[in-house]
Parts: sequence; structure tokens; C-alpha cells
Amino acid sequence: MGRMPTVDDVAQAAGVSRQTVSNVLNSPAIVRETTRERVERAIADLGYRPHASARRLRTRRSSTIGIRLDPLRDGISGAVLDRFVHKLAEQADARDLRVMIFTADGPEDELAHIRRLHDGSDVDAFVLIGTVHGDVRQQWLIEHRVPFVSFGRPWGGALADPRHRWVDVDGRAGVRDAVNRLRASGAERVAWIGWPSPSGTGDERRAGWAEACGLDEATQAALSRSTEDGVEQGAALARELLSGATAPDAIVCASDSLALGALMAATAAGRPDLPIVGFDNTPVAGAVGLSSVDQPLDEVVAAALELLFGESGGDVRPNPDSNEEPTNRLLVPRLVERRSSHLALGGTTGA
Amino acid sequence: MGRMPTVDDVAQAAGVSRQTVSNVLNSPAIVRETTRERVERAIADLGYRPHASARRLRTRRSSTIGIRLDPLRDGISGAVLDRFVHKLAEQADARDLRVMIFTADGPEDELAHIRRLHDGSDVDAFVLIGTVHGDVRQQWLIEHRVPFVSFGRPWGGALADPRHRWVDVDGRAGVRDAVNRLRASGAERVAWIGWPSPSGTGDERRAGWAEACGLDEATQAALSRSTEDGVEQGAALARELLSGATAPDAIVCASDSLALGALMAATAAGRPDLPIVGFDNTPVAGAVGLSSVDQPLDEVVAAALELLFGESGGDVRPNPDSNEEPTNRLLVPRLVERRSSHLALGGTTGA
DNA sequence: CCGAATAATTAGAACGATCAAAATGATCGA
DNA sequence: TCGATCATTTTGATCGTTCTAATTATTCGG
Repeated sequence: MGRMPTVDDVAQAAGVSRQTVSNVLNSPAIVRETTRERVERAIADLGYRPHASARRLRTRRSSTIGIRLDPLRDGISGAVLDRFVHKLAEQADARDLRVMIFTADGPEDELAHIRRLHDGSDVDAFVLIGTVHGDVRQQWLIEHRVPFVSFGRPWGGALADPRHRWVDVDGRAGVRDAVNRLRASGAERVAWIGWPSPSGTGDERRAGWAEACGLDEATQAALSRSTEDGVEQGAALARELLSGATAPDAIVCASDSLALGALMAATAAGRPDLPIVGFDNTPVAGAVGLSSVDQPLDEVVAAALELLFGESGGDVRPNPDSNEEPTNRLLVPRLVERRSSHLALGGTTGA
Repeated sequence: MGRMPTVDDVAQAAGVSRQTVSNVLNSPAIVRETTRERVERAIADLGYRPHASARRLRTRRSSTIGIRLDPLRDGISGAVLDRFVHKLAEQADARDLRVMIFTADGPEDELAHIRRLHDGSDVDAFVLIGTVHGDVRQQWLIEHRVPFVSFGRPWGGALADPRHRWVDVDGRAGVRDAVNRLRASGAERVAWIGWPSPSGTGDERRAGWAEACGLDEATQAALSRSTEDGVEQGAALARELLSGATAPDAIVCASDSLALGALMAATAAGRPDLPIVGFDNTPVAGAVGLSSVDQPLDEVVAAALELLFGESGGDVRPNPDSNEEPTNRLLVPRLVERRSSHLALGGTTGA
């Protein structure tokens, strides 16, 4: 196995100059058809592939996206991010982009990695996941004009800042729809199990429940609980709700982890038919027949890449500084109904 | 934000030549201490970082590992691979290596990606996951002397081929231990739910059960089932087993997906205490309290990198062609016991 | 059929680093 | 103090590509 062929080899084989070969690859339109065919044949014959690093050095573009792989927490809800990363790899490939991953312990550590990858020209655009209030990452990226997009809106007022491109899913609408669906099926006291405030994402989802549940303040308070994410936690709160004075006839949760716990608690309490809805539509939800609000990850990824690179192609756009074009997208999730919500109603209802 | 500083800028600032700066970075030992300090200060002052692509072009090393992100199947068992990828990113970072991901539809498609990334000098070593008999990927990689290591032993006789470095977990031993543990707790008829043969991994795991279950041929046949991976499938076979003539008093499964299904079926059949053991120790298993055989992914990744790059450092070793050093590692999993296996015995036993 | 305009192609330089080898500085025994 | 040896630093070339600008072919109106 000798060395890889270079543009020069191809040029020689096709009887043209280096630059013409380069043009065939990068601006085929300006090359005469007959010449182009000859060069293309030579490329195919020799099995030539451009040397990525040489190209990157010259063009000062790495065509590489960097993304942090979260330190897997619970592992159930975390699966969403894994699915996201997978979709990203898939769609990036279609635009001839590479995806480089890294892990980090916390925001500062992540920023350190981002700087390293950016300064070394390893990647020229980042995808952030899980934005929080006053995020150090965003600040640095904006300040240094490094192109990025976040999955998750910026919490804390910068929603319309064109320098921060973002894509998010309207969790409030998703939960609202789920609650409405349950009520349409006859549920009257839909309970909520969510995360402690303040949590941008969590508060939004809870708001969706509050908007649609049609309960007065007092009942809302009685039927609403919050806890850290986790199966055990969800089970504990569900037990609490089910044994309370005003027992719910359906439960909507902020995550599949919580919902799975609730489902187990309900089953254990002899109410296997209690309608329960989770969030994220993780594989586990599908496996145990749990209804769940599904985030349209395909669209999320497509929108993210579109904001970063435009309709098509792989030329990264610089961070915009005006609102001429939209710089964010809010997508609508949809409820996936399984037996945990529809088998239910009609079975046991009271406590 | 001006342009990034280069070696020349640093050299000028420190009053030395380009090459000396380069030496400070790559062979600090040969630079006089006082000089080195001066250069290091200049590097820090200017915030210099070597341009990755320039370096890669010159050294012809990308210091990048490529790995395919599997098209998420079931999503439960698939989580193992996600954990693996995560660990890989973590440990690669410690060796100053980058990790590039890609997806593919099938073996041929994956091979196409591998070629693209290799020929373009994007990555210089690959990690393969899920090897199968007569794998096209391995053949090509070996033939073209591209460094790689697989998580999963090569099935089909090439076990000792030094050109194929691999790491695997001894599933047979893992299942054997689990069965022994169940029998020590009093179980007498431990059943098996696995995958259809031939399946390298699946057959190994089943062999572990066969070795340890202590049942005669006929009983083995009665207590052994196989199916595609999946929760529903596991539930179906568990129902079948539980209603059979010779009912099992414990079930060991080839995956957590199957085990989860079995657990649900057992609960539904009024036998929530039936000991069940899964495989992979996925987050779901932890969540629902399912015992499971845990693969030591940390060690797996460490061993994989060690085989590829040596004890430490990031210089990839060429594919070895002799057996001077070990070129593979078989690691031992361990059983994680949860209530699905130990709460059980003592409760309901008969059918 | 000529000159101007346009299309197509080519030569030379540059991207930022490391390699190989030459040049300089320091050290030491005789 | 001289030459030999070793330590340290520098110079020039090179990796494979694309950019810029210059050159050569081609087309077209009159």
C-alpha cells in the first residue's frame, strides 16, 4: 500500500494542472465539461481523496461540529440526548460535516474543552445542550464570535438576542395537549409530578399543566408535586398522591423517569390502569407501554443545522448580529398514546 | 479578535526560532530550562495553541479515533454502547486524542464511512462495536493495515490473529456466575431466555447457563427459549415458561430488555418475586430493581486504548503482525444483585 | 478575420506546523 | 589552548490543499 494519491497525481494522470483538479472538486461549474470528465475519471481510477487536514489548513474551515456528551445521569431521560447526538451525526453527514465529541465535568470544564477545540481549529461550530440561566458557555462563545446553536432556549431574557441561535421544543404546549387529551377522555383530576423550581424547562412544562388542568388554586396545590428526576422519586410522589385526600385520576410527569416510577407505584397500589403520561418518549416508555410526549428530534436537529449552516451546504454562517433572518425555532411536540393512558379510563377511577 | 498567534509569533516574542518553540511543545527535554521557561511564558501570554490541522498535515497523524454510533435499536440494550462511547470520549481525552463519530445503515455503509475517514486522514484508528462472523469491516481494515480494535471478539476462528486486536467481556462466565448464585439461593430450575443461534455473543451466554444450571438435556430443552431482543418478546416467552409443564423458579436472560419483559410477565402472572437476572446492567435495570450482569466498561475502554496506543500516550501502534505482545483481552463481568433476585426466594416457588 | 470580452486553465505563494540536517555554543580531557 | 564531543538552536524544505493573479483559449460582434 503506497502513499495516498494527491492532487498532483491526479493532475498528472489527467493531463491538467493541480488547480483544475481542485476546481473540479470545489467549483465544478467553472470547468469545461470535457475536462471535468477526464479529471473525474482520473480521480476514480486513482481512488483519490482530498487530505482533510491540508484542506482545513488552507481554507481555515474544519467543517466539524463539536458536541458534549453528557455524563450520563439517570440514563433513562439521558437517552434523549443520545438520540439527539445520533441524529446529529446522521444529518451532519448529509452536509459533509464531521462531528467530534467530548465530555466534561461541569460548565467550566466544558468551556475549557470548547476553547481547546476552537483555538486549535479542530471544530468551527458547537452545539450546546441543556442551557441554563447565565450560562458561561454562551457568554464566551458570543463574545468570541464562535458560531454555535443550542438545543434549549436561553433562560433569562436573551430569547431574542440574534447572537444566540437556538432550537427548542415547546414543552408547555406538549403538556397542555396531554392534559387536554386526558380530560377529553374523562379525567377530572389530572395531577402533576415535576421538577423543583426554578428550572426553565421544568417550569414551562408545569405551566402547560396548570393552564389546561382546569383546577382551582387549592386543588392545583394538592395535586402538584416536585422532586429531582428519578424513578424512585417518581414512585414516592405517586404513592403520596394516590393516598392523599384528593386522589388524582390521571398523572402527567415532567419526564419518563418520573412517569415510570409513577406507573410502578400505581400498579403496586392496585391501580394498574391509572392513566400516566411521561415526557421524552424514551425507549423505556415504549417498552413498558407508557404514553409520553415525543420531542421531534429529527426536526430539532434539522433546524439547528439550518440555523448554523443555512438551507443546505456546509459553510458555517458567522454569528448573526441582526434579526434579519430568524435565529431560533420553537417546535411542537406530540403525544404518543399507549396503554398507560388509553387502556385506563373506564377501569378503576375513584380512590 | 485578530488572528490566532502562530509558532512564529511565539518565537518572535520569546526571541527564539520556530523550531525551538516546536521543541518546547513536543520534546521539552532537549530544550534548555531557561529557554523553555521563556518560551512557555510567551505561549501563555499570547494564548497560543497549535493549529491542529497544520500539525496533522505535517506529522501525518490525526490523533483521532473514529467510532460508529449504532442506529439505536431497542434503546434499552443500546444504552450499553452509548455508555461505551461516553467512556471512550472520556479516556481518549486523557491521552489527548479526539473522537469522531458517524452513523451507518449497515456493514457496507459503515465500511464506506471508514474508508472516507481513513483516506481523508481524518482519523487514524477505529473502534468497532458488535463484530459478526466474516465481518467485511475487519477484513478491509486488516488488509489495508489500518489500526483498529473491536469491542467484541472476532467470531469464526480468528481469535488469535494478532492483526485483529480485540477486547471482550466473558459473557459465559458472567451468566455462569449468575446461575450459580441463584442455585446457591435455592433455585432448582433456572430457565434461560436468549437469542436465536447462531449469535456469537448469545451462544456464549447461553453456554454459561447450560454449564451451570445442572439440568439434564430434556429439562434444559424445556426451560430454554430464544427470540429476537425486545421487551415484548421477553414477556411472551416468560409467560410461556411460567405456564409450561415444568415451571422455572428463576429466569436468566441474555439482555435487560428480555429480562424487563420477563419481570413484567412474572408480575402480571402473580409472581412478582420470581428471581430474574438480566444482562448489561442498563439504567433501566437499576430503575426497576432488576438484577443484571454488569460489563466493566471502564476496563473495556482502557484495555481497548491500551491495545491501540500502548500504556500511555497517543501514538497509534500499527497493526501488529506477531504475537509478541498480547493483542486481546477478555474481561470478567460481575453480577449486580437487586431485589429481582434476592427478595425472591422464600416467597412463591411452585407454579 | 480582427480585437475585445469572456471562458478556461495555470503558475506561484500561502496556510502553520514538524522533519532533517546544518550551525552554533558549551564542556572537557590532554 | 586545541580539537573532539555533546548539547542546544537554527535554517530550509515539506506536508497537500486552495487562494490570488496571471496567462492562454475561445467566442462573438462588426
